[in-house]
Amino acid sequence: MTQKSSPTIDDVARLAAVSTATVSRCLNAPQKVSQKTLERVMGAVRDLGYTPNFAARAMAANRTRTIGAVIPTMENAIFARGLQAFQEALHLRGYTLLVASSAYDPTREAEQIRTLVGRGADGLLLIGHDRPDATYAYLSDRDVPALVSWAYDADGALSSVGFDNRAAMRGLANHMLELGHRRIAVISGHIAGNDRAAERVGGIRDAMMACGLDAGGLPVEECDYDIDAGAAACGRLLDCDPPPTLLMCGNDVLAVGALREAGRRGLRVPDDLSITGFDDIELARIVVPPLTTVHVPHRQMGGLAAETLIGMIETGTRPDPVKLDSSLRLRGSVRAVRP
Amino acid sequence: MTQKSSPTIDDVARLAAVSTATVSRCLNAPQKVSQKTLERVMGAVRDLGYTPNFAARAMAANRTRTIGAVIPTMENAIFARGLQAFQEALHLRGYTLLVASSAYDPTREAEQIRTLVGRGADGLLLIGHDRPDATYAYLSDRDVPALVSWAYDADGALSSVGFDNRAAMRGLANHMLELGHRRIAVISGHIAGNDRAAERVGGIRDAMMACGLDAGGLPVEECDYDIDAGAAACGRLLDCDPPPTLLMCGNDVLAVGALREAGRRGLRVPDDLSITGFDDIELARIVVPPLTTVHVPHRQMGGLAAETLIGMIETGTRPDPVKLDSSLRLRGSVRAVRP
DNA sequence: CTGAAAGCGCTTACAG
DNA sequence: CTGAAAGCGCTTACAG
Repeated sequence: MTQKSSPTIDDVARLAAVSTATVSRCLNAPQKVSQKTLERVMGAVRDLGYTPNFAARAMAANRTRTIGAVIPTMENAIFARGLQAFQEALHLRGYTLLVASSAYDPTREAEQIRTLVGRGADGLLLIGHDRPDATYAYLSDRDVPALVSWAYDADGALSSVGFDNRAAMRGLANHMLELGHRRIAVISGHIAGNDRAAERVGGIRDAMMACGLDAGGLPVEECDYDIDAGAAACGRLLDCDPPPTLLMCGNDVLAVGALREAGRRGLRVPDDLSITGFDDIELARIVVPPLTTVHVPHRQMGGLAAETLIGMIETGTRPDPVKLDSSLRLRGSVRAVRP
Repeated sequence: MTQKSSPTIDDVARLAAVSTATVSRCLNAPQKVSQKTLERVMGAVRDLGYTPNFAARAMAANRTRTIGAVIPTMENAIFARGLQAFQEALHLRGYTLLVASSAYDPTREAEQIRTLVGRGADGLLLIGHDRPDATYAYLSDRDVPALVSWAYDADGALSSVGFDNRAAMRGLANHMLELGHRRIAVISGHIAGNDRAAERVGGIRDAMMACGLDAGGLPVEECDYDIDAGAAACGRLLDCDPPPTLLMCGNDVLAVGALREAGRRGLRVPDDLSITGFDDIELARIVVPPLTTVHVPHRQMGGLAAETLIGMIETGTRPDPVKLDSSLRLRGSVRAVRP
């Protein structure tokens, strides 16, 4: 087997009768080259089917035009959707996406960050602000441009393109309080290491306190982000005496689980129990009754995060954080009660 | 600003008082080095916080331990789920995932393949077998290990780890015929460039023909893979006279769209209309009534594809294609009819 | 506008 | 088991 090796810049230079420096310029800074030379070189490139060797280029130029993203999991539709938009925007700018997942585990996130930086990522997209100091230290040590998304914090260690989870959930909770709900319980994803989850619960407490209610007594069940776990958590909360009239869930997936458990117990939603979600994934409009939830512009967020991160990489500056708007979607899973 | 550059292999060699060759061996083939030297070198690595430069390593070794995947879109839950499993399996073996998306467009797929190969991907995961000859020519030209998933074809140009879309849908169609359905219509994703979609429709025709029915007259509506498009296609098919008693959909997302449109028209499923899906995504069990569908082991497929592709890369061999099993999930969206 | 040459940071036969 | 040295294929000041 003859190992047919790809043509190199030397082959192109020879065929076009120029130096490799000129070939390199034709590819990277064509305006620095005369029209005539450019045509000759590009012809040689075409004839040979030349593609620059990525690793050599990366080593010489010290950049890869590759960006890494460490997300909790692609199996959650919100991350899949945002990541898809992120990748598309990256591609338009000539960047490629390297993907790793943390499974919501800070240790794994740190490990994956190292892997991606080791793989030469020019920049990193991370989810949320809550991670060990050591991870931040590593990032600043290595001087890797990194941007946080899915959360917004004007004072974060890293800049962010996201939305205010706390304010969003507070808005939803305010509305629920206005509808008369007082016996409220919460199903949340695990809060440790997850500022989005923590902020959402915090938003509910804010709203209760502003209303003069005792937020300290708010029942909160933490669980994994899947339908079965949401259903189980719902069961535990419904077993309380007296049971809640409203279940606020940390995301739509949990809310769907709650919906299922309520149905299994013969409770009618919203007549016997109101349920809210968060994210406004497709599922939210499909279930019966459709979920009242918070709409988050995931695709817009992914696209904007890409633009912002590329800006950081190419200009070396730290951008202002960007706060995107979320909005309420009021649907059939909620009704007013007389306290 | 002093550019604090990372430590290099030379720094490690100097600190440990060995050659760079020995440092390299400690990292890549520790069994070739004496215990004593190994300890000294690893100590130096630790003290300096040394990480090998990826690009240099890739150039010298001519491999990146990076694998590329070109999928239609991460927004479809089946790809997100399979890709997540693929990435996890890759990570366990020390490989990193590069992701690109084609949006079901063969031209875009070819472009993305070039990008990933240009980025130094050691191997490629592709979806389905249906793509232009030029793309296959490029792959064999470049001698890039590539594996097809989500489809199975013993005679494909590339080996595959997948399932038999045609047989799976034939099995479901057979069951529907046994239940007495004769007025059948199909909602499919676009068939051009998508062998999975084509095979699924083919499987329905197979079953009809084996039953002595006229498969040529089977109404098939092609549309995008989203709920709204599925609903619209459903509407067109229901306007036929006589309307179908059974709508077989190319995947669960389309089936959910059909379910919604049927509901909008006041039709009861399954009493007035039976509907089937394909994939068995979470959604299939959540909707009311839950969907009869074909269960596909997406996570298993992703994991096995990773193992297989790594095997191809590391041994240089072409593996036998692997056919995974799919199975029927009979749920409430279907009922028997008397023809 | 163009070229000669150094340098990027590793790996790997080859010798010993 | 270890080292000297070539080589991987580019980019980029520096000169002209």
